[in-house]
Amino acid sequence: MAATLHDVARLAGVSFKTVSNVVNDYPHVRPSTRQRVLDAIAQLGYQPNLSARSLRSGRNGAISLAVPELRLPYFAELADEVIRAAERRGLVVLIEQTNRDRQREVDLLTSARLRMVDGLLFSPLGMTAEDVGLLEIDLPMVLLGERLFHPTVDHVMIQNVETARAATRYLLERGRRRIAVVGVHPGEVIGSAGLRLRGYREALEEAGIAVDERLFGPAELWYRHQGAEAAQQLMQSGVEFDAVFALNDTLALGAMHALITAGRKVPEDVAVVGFDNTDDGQYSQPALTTIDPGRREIAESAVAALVRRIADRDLPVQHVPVGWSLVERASS
Amino acid sequence: MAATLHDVARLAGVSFKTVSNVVNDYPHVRPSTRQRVLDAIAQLGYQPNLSARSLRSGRNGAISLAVPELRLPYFAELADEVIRAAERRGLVVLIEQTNRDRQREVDLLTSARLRMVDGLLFSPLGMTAEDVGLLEIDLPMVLLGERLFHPTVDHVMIQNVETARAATRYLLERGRRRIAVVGVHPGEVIGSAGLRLRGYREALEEAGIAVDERLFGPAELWYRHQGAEAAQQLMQSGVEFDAVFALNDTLALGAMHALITAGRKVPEDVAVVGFDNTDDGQYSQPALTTIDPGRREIAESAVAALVRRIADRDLPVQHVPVGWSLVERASS
DNA sequence: GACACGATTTACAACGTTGTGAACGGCATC
DNA sequence: GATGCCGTTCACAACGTTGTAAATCGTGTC
Repeated sequence: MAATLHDVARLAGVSFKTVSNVVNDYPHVRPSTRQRVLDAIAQLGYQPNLSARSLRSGRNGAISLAVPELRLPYFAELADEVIRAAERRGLVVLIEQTNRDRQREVDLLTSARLRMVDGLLFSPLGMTAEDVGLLEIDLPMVLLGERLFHPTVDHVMIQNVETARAATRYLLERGRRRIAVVGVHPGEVIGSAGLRLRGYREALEEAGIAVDERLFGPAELWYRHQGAEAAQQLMQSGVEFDAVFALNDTLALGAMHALITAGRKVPEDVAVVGFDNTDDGQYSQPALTTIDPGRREIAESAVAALVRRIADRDLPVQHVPVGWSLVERASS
Repeated sequence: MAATLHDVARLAGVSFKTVSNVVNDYPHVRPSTRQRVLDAIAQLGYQPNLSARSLRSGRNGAISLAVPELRLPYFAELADEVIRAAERRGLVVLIEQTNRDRQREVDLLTSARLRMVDGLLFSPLGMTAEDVGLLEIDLPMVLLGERLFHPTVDHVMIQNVETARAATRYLLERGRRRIAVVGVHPGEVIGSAGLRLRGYREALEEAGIAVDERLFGPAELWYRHQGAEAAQQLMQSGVEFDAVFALNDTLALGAMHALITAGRKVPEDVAVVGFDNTDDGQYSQPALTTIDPGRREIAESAVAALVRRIADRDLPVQHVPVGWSLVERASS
């Protein structure tokens, strides 16, 4: 069906290897020969067979991005940026969804599908500290987030603790004293939830305010729905609060919706701060104050780190920190 | 590095072809031999080389999904569903972003990267009627949306006209008479914008109401920001309106934000209806009435149609309609 | 015990590419 | 005119798999 090097060679009257040399910009090709080959390529619409090239070269020109779910705006925007960063380097991105499921994450790491790509960007959510050993796979990999630590695996680190501390401190500085937290995962310590909660605790301690666990709104999943539910339960519980720190924007928007529906004024009665700076917080009603974790930089750094790792497997471990900022809007 | 059929064969004491037969569940393998081979596979952690398999078989086990931008919630959720539908069929999804750019869409169709996949799901936005001929590519392809018609290309069709007519009729039935439209692309006829606007016109005509073009809020891009701007301009223009039909949810949320910020009550003063039923409309303040175009069904049908086309290139053209519904919420 | 006939296993040739090294050609040098 | 050199071209052998067809094995039949 499709033309091969041999077809082009026949048409141009050269050996197929010369065509290969032209395609790969091998220097020692006579200009006239090169032109004849290029003409033949154009005439036949030749395009190299990537499977054959991969087989021969061991490179695929593709990387995988494994995220919990694309429908969560944070990951959609992250994927968007990763695809752009990869494209700048001539790489194509294949997306895997793990649905926050530990088993799916574990299976992914040994999946035969990974043999289709040169490297993996992995944003784990479900794996636990005990699974850390499973991260020692043969494929170049860069972890995204602060979820799992492994001494020998590359990592682009979101500053979960530091940023959460800043968000909490910001609310304290504006006079809020009863700050509820939405999205808590009880007992969890090393995940985004655990780390952000730690930042919250640290800020309160700094300010000499005792942590009141009645202000914790647990939410296993971080969708709008769970945010709304958590806020409702906080209100029903009768505990007083003048601010909500939601552990991501999606939760924040759900919580804000529930608060306003229940007649609380945002930010007058309750200030709301989110985390992620996704697009949807910018035009919510009111617009959402949030932490910008530097998503574009995360994507760019992660792809860059992965490309380095693919090029040199013996590189020292890369732990890349990422800049962040607090985005102040109307909800606080 | 990685084990091959030959390595396994050596360990199991059989020819490499027998190993291949075991891997491919070829029936005539003695149970004892099979077991010996399976043990060797397990011991070496053998996984087939997918490039070699592709080269030999001509199949890649991957499809591409080309969308304008993943950061638009509609496409993120679509991609999510497509990945799930593909996974059910053992296919992996590679995502291309065209950024709504005509040139990028055109380039994509002849891109060498497409040789990495068995088929393409393509949601074109920038291509014009003149580019339609470019859709005749050698690769199995299914178009998503109602944007481009081509007599010989498979198509999963969103019912743009019909649904927009229903949305408008719904507003008319609730007594609204001055319905603004946000997201209009002036002069455009065959795109989502043009078709949805046509549905709007038809509903007004049915009701015997003249179309007032002062109620059109143009917006080339369909982000929240443009929705907000369009609403602001409508308000500044002084034209009266008691409803907004936004051509997608993202625009609707932006418009709603602008309306509320300007002191208009939604839905009392202005009813707002969107299009797409993305997750973010569900917990906006107020929650957004919208058209559900059947995204999950679109994804499922599209992948199914693509798989059929890959299996049989001589199949008659597939034009698959998709069911839809109107989701009533607090904004109207 | 030879023969036939499945069941099982194997050898070999692709698939289309790139890397290696050898062959070829022309030109300058002596 | 032979020698050497460099620029150019080519032959061949991988890469790891699957399809085809042939070889081998085992069992039942006469």
